[in-house]
Amino acid sequence: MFRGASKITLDSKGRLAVPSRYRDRLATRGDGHLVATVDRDYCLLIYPLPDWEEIERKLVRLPALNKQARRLQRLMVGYATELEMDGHGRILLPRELREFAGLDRQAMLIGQGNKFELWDEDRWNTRRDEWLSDEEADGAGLPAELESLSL
Amino acid sequence: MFRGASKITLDSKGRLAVPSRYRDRLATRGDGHLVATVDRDYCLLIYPLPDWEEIERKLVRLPALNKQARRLQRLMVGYATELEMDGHGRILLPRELREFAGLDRQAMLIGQGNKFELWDEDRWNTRRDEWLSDEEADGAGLPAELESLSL
DNA sequence: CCCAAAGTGGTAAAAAGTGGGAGAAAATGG
DNA sequence: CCATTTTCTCCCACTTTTTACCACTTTGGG
Repeated sequence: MFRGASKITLDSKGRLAVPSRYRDRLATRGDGHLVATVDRDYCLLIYPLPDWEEIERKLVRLPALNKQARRLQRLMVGYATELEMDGHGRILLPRELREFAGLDRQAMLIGQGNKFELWDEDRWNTRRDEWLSDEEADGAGLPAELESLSL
Repeated sequence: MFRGASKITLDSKGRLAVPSRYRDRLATRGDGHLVATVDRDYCLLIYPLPDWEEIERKLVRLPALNKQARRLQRLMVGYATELEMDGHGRILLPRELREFAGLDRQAMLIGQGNKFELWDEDRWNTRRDEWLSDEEADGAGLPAELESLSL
């Protein structure tokens, strides 16, 4: 399980240093090979290669005539790029992906179980505060699983 | 059960000395391994590792297409960071979590059963007084569980 | 009043993060 | 097709942060 939020800076070449606490895991699972692709919230998703491959298999098996399915395939498979950590545990993010997610220098890397999300820092903070203020306003309309969730 | 409120000071490195009355329990339950994450009231939640893992399991099982559920996952798993007590019973809070909760020096550690809450002291005092003055105004409109609660 | 335990702050070594440069490969234009 | 320029990749060097350890101060109990 990947967890935790890290503030990250991309250098002028678009390289990102993976926090060291994740490196061992990534070196084991997929030999340091990662795949980055896009998310509908305009952030990037980063998977260890084996986990991505499984997701990709599911994606291409989706019904080809369904419009939603085709969009998902186009975007996720279309942007998926294989990346490899260099000797210092860094990965080079292609320009296309950086531009998609609005990444320039300050970013947030968010552990999300089997994957990471990578956000432009300002966008992350803005969205996060929206989510937090929203949840209060809502209250009602939650699925049963959430109503009964005890933290 | 963790109970009680403690005024705590964070040192310049962001370290927090866990009050000694909790240490034995924490050393037993999870071998001194803790997990801190965020709460929607802009404080931190601190769990013994085993208790957090149970919550995490519940979180990842929530319906992936529900917007509320995804937000909860993003925030709670996304910020969850494993921490370990040092030889003096201190834990180092990552910068990202301190910034989220507005923690600099004076903080309040609040026992809450299976977990702790950690608040910036000023924010805690403000919110506490809001709750106290609010609850008087309310009175009516309580769910059944609260109506029948005898203290 | 003294001792022990807890709290607090600091230091130095190690690790991680960051930036840049030289050579190789690729792209561009004549 | 060749020459020139640009981009990419790998590697090295420097800076900052982290971490483990130590020392002093304060508090509370006997």
